[in-house]
Amino acid sequence: MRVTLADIAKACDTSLSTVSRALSDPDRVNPQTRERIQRVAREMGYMTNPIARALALGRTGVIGLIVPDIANPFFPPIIKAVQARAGRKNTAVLLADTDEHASDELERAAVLSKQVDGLILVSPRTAEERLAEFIELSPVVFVNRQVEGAQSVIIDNSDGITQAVQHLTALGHRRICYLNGPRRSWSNERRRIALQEACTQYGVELVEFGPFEPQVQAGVRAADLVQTSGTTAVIAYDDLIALGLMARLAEHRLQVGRDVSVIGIDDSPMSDVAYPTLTSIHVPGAEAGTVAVDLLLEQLDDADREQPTLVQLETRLIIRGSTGPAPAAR
Amino acid sequence: MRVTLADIAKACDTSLSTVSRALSDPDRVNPQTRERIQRVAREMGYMTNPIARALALGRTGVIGLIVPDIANPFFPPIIKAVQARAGRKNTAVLLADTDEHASDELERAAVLSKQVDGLILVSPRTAEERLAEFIELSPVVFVNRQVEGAQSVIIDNSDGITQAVQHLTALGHRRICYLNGPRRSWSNERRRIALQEACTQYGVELVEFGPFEPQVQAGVRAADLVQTSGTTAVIAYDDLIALGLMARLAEHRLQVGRDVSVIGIDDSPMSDVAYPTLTSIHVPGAEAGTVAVDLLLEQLDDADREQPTLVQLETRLIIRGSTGPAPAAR
DNA sequence: CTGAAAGCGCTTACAG
DNA sequence: CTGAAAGCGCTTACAG
Repeated sequence: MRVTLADIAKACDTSLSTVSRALSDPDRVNPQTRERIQRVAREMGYMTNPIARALALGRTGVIGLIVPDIANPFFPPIIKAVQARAGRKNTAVLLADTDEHASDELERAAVLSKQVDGLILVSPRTAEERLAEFIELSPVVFVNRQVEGAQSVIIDNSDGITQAVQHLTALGHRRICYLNGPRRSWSNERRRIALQEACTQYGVELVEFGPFEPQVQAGVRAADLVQTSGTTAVIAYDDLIALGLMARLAEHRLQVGRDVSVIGIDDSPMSDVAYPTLTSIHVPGAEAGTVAVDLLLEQLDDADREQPTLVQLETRLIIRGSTGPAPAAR
Repeated sequence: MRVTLADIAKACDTSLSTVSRALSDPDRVNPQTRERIQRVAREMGYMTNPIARALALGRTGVIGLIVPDIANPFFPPIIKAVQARAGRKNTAVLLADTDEHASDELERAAVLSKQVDGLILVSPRTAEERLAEFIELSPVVFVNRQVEGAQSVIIDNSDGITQAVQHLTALGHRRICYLNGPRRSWSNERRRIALQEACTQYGVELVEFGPFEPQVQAGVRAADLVQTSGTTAVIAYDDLIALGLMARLAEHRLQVGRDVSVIGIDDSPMSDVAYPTLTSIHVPGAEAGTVAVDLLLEQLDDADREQPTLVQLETRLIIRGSTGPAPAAR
């Protein structure tokens, strides 16, 4: 049977209260008895029951993490960072994958909220007007989406995107194409706007296609549009779409990096393995995860200071083999 | 404030016990009061407190899932399947990523075991002789590793590997190379043995290199060994190693699928996107996850019937562009 | 069918 | 510094 505080109290011939204190608030108990209790507890293999603790304390030591799709390489670094940071602070992570179903997010959050102290929502797909409902549910930090009146950690794509346009311009591209991400995606909207601004600034013509789901297959589908678009370079909503596109272009015997230039976003591990390697905008996912945990835990510790913080992280272009000089004529 | 059973009892002018039953064991309460209680509960927005429920019941409705590395594409399908299956049975999933640190597994399991009803351990790296300790800790199902006296869901690579050797033989390869996975990896051992048997059977010479970590970079490192080995085809421990290998060979201007054939294992999404596309052995990760949940939940429901089941899933070769006829001379 | 009561294992004012 | 007691929100024998 599992060892409880009562067992230890009996073994030490003292009260349950003292045992509890010796273990969780050691300063408030006489050094000698404290030592003895701690030793006995260790010997008996005692481990505190987090459920009972949570009920008494009203705090579980668990945070919930909701992501749209763990199979999308954008998310694992975030998830790992969240786990690592939370772990260091003795809190566990309950992970939920919504499979890109926007409508599931609120429901999952509602269920989770009962068993966690707070939530981290990464790239939520939920419509703008319902986002406030998460805030009612539980303390929450949004990652990769800016939410009015809430803590948000967002990734500012404008630097990376500006660098990308600059890079393409330097290579002689004058007409480029953007493959939109999911309809109503907040980050797609941000990326589009940053791109439009950069293109205006650099006098580059912009053509858009999409929306596309953040999946390789979507990129494959996009390839034909790209080929007939009269553009010489493509920026995709993310690396998956870019990789799918590249695969399809290769099938059509187009040489990426020479006939067409392709830029992805996320700088996922596959960027290095694709052939040619994929020029991509690096997005600091791990940092975002770490910051989100800190923000959430702070928020839990002092409910008063609820000033909604906005943390912005920056992006930068990583140049690889998929971009090259614009073909002279097209 | 959160609504509790007591609140509802007051509102319905009945006892807490009745409210509890109306909600969790409806048959045992008078239809009329039952309806009324359920309606009021809904109106008040009641949601049962899983923590309190867990303490009373001694069961949390949460299972723990421990994986070595969520960024490795082998795991997401398993994780998703586990979540989906568990979700359908009203149980949440607490995920832990050990970052490939074998020594962390037991500790994480010990901590988790206090807040979950059972554990699923995927591809545990823990040494054979300590595996039994998990069983002491909590009900457990092992995935991708066979453990004496425990429930295991394993993936039998021999079909896929035999098919791979058969395929290579048909293409004229007579001398092939295997890139070993991590040292002391159970599945690497199984793959090696299956491969050795198949090679013997088909009269193919086998050269081995490694161990390698299941990462792209390891494959890059392996490339030079492969090039000087005098083999015409390579089977890698997993797709990541295969992809790294291919990338490096491409840099060296070797054409994969013509100069060298490469086969991966896992059939990860990247297999389709690599150039050339990667011939790979499909491993039923999702099925394994689903079965593992079923096994665990059954085990929780009747503690008696603890006959350790072994479920074996099969693999098959998916032929793509990275394999082709052996070069005539080498 | 319903209610009062004990219990799950902990924490923490409140007295002493 | 220590102990008895109440309380966290639920479930479930046990009576009635």
